[in-house]
Amino acid sequence: MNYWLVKSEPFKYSWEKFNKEGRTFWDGVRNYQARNNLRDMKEGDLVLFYHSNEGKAVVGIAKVVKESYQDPTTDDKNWVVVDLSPVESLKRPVTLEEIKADERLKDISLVRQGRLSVMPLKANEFDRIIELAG
DNA sequence: GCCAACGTTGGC
DNA sequence: GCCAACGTTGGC
Repeated sequence: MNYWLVKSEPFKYSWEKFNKEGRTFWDGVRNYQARNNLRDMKEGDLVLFYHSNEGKAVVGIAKVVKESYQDPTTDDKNWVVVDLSPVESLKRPVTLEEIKADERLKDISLVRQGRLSVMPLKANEFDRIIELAG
């Protein structure tokens, strides 16, 4: 079991919309590092859902329901998607500010490599974010 | 709206 | 294969 974090701008695809739809394929990744992370996702892995730009907080937990396959929105073989379904909302969003301020989280990719949109998390980092949500 | 970070592209 | 120019992302 691995843990991940994905970013989405609420303006484009919000946690609320994701919950209404119940399932989505995670498209739009056009960065090799992010793509490699998508490829490494396995069914059942847990994924934190982060709202970038607006909100700037981790808002919920999703899980991988289908491993990576060709991105249906392009013929370019370089790009893949995974299918995700929502698991639950966090009791309280955990903001970027809190994550940066946390001794155990200040080194995660979300902070260190701001532009990466799909990143791995260690189990203890995942747990810590859930813990911060109360 | 600005700018820093950083990935990608293309000329040499 | 290097590196400058350019584009994109995302925090502020």
